[in-house]
Amino acid sequence: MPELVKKCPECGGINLSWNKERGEIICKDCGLVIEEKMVDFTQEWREFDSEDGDRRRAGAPMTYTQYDHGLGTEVGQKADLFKLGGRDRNKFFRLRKWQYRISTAIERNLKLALAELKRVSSYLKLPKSVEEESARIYTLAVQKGLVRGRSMESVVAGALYAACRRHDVPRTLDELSEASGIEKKEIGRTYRFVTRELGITILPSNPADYIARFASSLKLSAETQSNSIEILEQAQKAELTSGRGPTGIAAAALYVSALLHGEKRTQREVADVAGVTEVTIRNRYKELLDELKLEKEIKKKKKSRKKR
DNA sequence: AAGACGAAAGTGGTTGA
DNA sequence: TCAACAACTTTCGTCTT
Repeated sequence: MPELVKKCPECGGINLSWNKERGEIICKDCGLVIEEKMVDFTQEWREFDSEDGDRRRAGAPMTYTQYDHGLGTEVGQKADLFKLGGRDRNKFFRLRKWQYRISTAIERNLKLALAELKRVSSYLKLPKSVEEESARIYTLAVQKGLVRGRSMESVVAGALYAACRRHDVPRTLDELSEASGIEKKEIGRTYRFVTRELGITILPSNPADYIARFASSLKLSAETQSNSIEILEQAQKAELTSGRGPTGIAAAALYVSALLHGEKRTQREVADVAGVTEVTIRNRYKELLDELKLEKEIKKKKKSRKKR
């Protein structure tokens, strides 16, 4: 856990858990997501003399988020230019022209696309691991010529969406759409196309992955949050989840759980953060009550409130 | 007055002939 | 390629708090 955060700014609790993969720090006391975009400070090696050999790395790490994997040399960066004058400057311009010419179309495409990718990724506060993954996916897509006939931006969005899904750090199509300015259905289309062509397998996204984020923006307690995950598990056993949109189920579980813990949120509020309508929540909610026999508990809750 | 609930019609995507 | 279909949305009226 990085040093930066030691206490929860919301409740002051020090019981924080760090999910490295998602780059999130979550307060176990109040459920607040404190930091969503963390740099991974861990080292790549553990032992200097392990059997795996020497894992110390030299130079910058390989990265897919630079169009040339961070290994190339840029000729003619602005800072360098100012140091030079006269002939040397001309020389630099010539070299730069050269460099430009030897860039293949693919490289130029990648450079643009990865800039866009970083923009969207930081807008959505996605962790580095997802950014890397999506850059990898995009690179593969370009190499396979899958961008032809599609806008670069939409493929970027599709790659990001796929990477999110693979890392269990789901963002909805709506969020991707808002961040990238690409229509939802377009992202979905390219997402499906790219994953199919590249043979990327994606597990259906798990509603539980949405809980932490939704609960956090609704300011629900940690108990409510973990209870809603239990509800979710029961729902899965009752086969209520297959074929339904995961966000709707997550939202309904959260809604029920909030009711049971006396932290009532309106259907409207829950629906908004989950990106579904109240009707969907109602439908899922009804199913949950039917299948999980929670009616009594809800009624109990109502009675106890009447007494007061 | 606001929220919860339900019915009915509409939308976009999937599937199977 | 088209039609049937399921999930979800939109809209609206009614009931509850």
